[in-house]
Amino acid sequence: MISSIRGTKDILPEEIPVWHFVEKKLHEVSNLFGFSEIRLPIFEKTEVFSRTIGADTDLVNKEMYTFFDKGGDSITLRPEMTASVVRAVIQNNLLQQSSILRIWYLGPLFRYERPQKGRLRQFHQYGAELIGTNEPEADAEIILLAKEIFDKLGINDYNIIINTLGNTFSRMRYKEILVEYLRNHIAKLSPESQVRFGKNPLRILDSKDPRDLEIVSECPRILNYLDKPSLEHYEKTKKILEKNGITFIENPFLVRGLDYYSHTVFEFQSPYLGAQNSFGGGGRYNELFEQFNYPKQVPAIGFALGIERIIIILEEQGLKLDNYYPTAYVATTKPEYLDMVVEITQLLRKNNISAIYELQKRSLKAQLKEANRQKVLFTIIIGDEEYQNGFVTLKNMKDGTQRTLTLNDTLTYIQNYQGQI
RNA sequence: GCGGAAGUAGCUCAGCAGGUAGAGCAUCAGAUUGUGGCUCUGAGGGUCGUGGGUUCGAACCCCAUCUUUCGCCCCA
Repeated sequence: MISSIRGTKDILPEEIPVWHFVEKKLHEVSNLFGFSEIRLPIFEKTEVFSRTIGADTDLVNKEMYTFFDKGGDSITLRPEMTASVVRAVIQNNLLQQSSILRIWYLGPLFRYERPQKGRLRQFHQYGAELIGTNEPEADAEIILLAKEIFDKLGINDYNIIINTLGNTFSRMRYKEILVEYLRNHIAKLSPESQVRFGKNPLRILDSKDPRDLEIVSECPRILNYLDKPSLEHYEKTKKILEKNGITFIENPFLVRGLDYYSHTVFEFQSPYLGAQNSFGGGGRYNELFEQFNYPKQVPAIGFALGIERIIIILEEQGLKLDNYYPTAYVATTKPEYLDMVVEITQLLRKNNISAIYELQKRSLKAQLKEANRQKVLFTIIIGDEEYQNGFVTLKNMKDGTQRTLTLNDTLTYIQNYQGQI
């Protein structure tokens, strides 16, 4: 048997209703907030990601699906979308048409990681980007958008964790102070953090290792080293969030794994997900455009949600959705009447009544069983009498009642019935 | 990439201390020859993840490998 690739998943017909449910809410809320969809290629030149996400991040170092195409170019299956969005915005001159862009996307991403529940090698993210403004209102807007999505989906049990990384200047200064502090404790840090110390010391802050936790709990806090604009930005953002009824938890140790973040960063965490407790997150990326050699500074902020993780949460919460069922099943006592069955089925469909019919020449009993399994509202039966006299037997599958009707009356009857539901 | 657990019919699982597989649900068929959902009866369906090894003999023991899962890591 040929099986699927490790870490990939077939989304089967029975799972589609919940996907459609989620996608529908994402569309609705995106529209509500005035965001427009963008659809981008699934692969990009490798440098789109290697230059932006950060050379010392795990994502770039070990998790990218990178290969050379037949022309010898290095190609990477996108491991995230923000870099692609920025690339597309620049390439298509979108900022010439309007200085503020509200963009959302939904699609598959690829990361070579060890699969686990809620962690796949091909997975899906929804994301929204608000590009062209550094106002704290934009930071709040993005979080309000996320919250609206959770409300519409019925997800209530989660935490919003926020922090600020300040602007580049503040962050650099803080990093020096942090390194100085950690240097005195380096021997007591976990081996992983000792490596991080040389590469990306900020990431030691959100380590879960107990050895690190002890040292980190005593370390200098970034809030004390922010310059005035950075601090004001953060305070203003929080104030707007509070005014709009967002409850959040400040965590000075929240550092996200992509290097392009600055100022506000945030994460959405759920108790339903185990070790992969984050189902969404984002932050400001005011310097990302410059990494693409864009001549101007373009402040921007965005976030992304893991669709599979959202679906896990919804299922843990007990969400049950009905599948799509046809309205009518056309059955016959004799295979000879199949031509009429097909005609009637088509007539129903032309009149907007979804319908299927028997394709296996089974007994009427089997056909009714099948109709029952398909959860149709009505079964239309064509037997000798019906075939000869040009009417049909219409059986209501809920109460079992039957009536003999002409085809036209059948149509109006079903349509009226549907109208009442 | 590291450590732990698991992998038996479509699904959920049982299989006692090694002797070549079972249940429930599902599927299909029948219970007065044109009628479902309840009940009853019966049937089909598994090279016990894969490949080696130990043994007279392995689903059960050993090794490898693949996949899933839990934690680390990472992140959505």
